[in-house]
Amino acid sequence: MEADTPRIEEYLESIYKLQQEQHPVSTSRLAEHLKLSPPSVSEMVKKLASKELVSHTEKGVCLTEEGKSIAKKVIRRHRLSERLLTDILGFKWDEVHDEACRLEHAISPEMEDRIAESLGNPKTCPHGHPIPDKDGILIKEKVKPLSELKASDKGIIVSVFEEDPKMLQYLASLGLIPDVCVRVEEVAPFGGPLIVCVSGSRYALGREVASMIKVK
Amino acid sequence: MEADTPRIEEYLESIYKLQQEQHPVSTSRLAEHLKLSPPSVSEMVKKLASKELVSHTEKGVCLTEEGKSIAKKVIRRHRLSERLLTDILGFKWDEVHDEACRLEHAISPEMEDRIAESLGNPKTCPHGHPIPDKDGILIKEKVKPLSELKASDKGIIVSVFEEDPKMLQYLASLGLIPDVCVRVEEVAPFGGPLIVCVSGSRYALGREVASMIKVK
DNA sequence: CCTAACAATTAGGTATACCTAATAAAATAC
DNA sequence: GTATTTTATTAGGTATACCTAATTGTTAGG
Ligand SMILES: [Mn+2]
Ligand SMILES: [Mn+2]
Ligand SMILES: [Mn+2]
Ligand SMILES: [Mn+2]
Repeated sequence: MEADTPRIEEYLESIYKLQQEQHPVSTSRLAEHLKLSPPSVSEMVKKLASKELVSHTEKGVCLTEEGKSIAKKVIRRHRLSERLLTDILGFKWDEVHDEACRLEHAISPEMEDRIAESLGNPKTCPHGHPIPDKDGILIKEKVKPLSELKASDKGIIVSVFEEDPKMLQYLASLGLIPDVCVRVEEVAPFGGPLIVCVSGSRYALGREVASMIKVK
Repeated sequence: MEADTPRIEEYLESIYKLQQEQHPVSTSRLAEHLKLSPPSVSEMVKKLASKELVSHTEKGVCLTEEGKSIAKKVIRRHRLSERLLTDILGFKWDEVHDEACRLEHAISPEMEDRIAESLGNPKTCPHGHPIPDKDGILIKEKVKPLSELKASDKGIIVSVFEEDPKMLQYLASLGLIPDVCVRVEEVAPFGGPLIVCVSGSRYALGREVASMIKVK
């Protein structure tokens, strides 16, 4: 149980996130997400495996219990940092990702506690993702992508699975943020756009975009 | 003008602080302060000199204008972080140094601005040291060590030049914090202790301790 | 003036985390 | 079922920032 470096934390965090879309995570996907070359990732994954933080099979990389536990701690710090940035320092939701990605490796368990306390133990980050508690327990709401709704279905936005600032800015400009109610007016066929109604306005959304928005 | 690493920032910050007590800073003092071996520091100083961030003479190391400017930026981020920790997150002044020492390398110029703004552009850190402004201008009050006061002299504590948590806790327990008025009752001869009066109570302070407390 | 102590550097080496180029293995296409 | 593309790994190398041991230089005593 040697000390984890910021880089190890970053890899585990990425693996955790990616395994939500692809279970054993592939080296190439991980490399792409971390913006590193595949050989670099290959090598680091070997190291993570030797530390028993991941298991490495032909299919890809999976977190071990210990790896998952560290990943959740990092994610807790990331999401609490995001909340600090938006709720206390007045950042917009599209400005916080990179900042939080650095802060998450710099804040101590004490600071983590203080942030949580000062914010009244928030349950989610500004993008609607759950903040794991101290014991790594995290409440995942049952959600589906907005893109799966049919015409005249309604849903409440839970979270937005996206970190690109431009996209987040765009979504915010349409009012597509957590806790907002959306109604699907029309679904164009052949993978075409959705026409959605949000707080009185009507917008056309591409399928790709709609699939990032999770509703309940 | 290549990117500065956190380590370079840390060296420049240390050199800046140390040159307040010893003008050209010696390698050994710097090594001691950074808790590194002298050869490591020797080598890094060479690199700093090659980047023209310091000038390296026989007498020791001095910051160049550029080195000083970077150092002040780091110190601004350090002190703003300390204020964030105490004023917003409820830390005590003895708990903030190490935390701020990590945060200072993780916060962006935007976050720096937001912290300053959210706190109403504070002029000093919790220990009373001035926070340089965006342009590196910093208001140094004219102070002298408490240890130089004579019997019956009075002073207002401006700052405490100390980062050891134990010592800071001790000083806070006596009420020896910035903006407090202290009166020297007695100065024991032969480098002996000072008897000081703070908000109605009387304490004996060693010379060493008293010299860390700066008054006006 | 010489020498012990201290300060600084050189020499040689390690760990971490990246890279490109080349190769091997697997999946997909035709 | 072979050819092409994609994926993963090996091989070899770099930069950063640290270390210990040995050496050199400087200062201050005696
Ligand atoms: Mn991250
Ligand atoms: Mn988030
Ligand atoms: Mn620092
Ligand atoms: Mn301070």
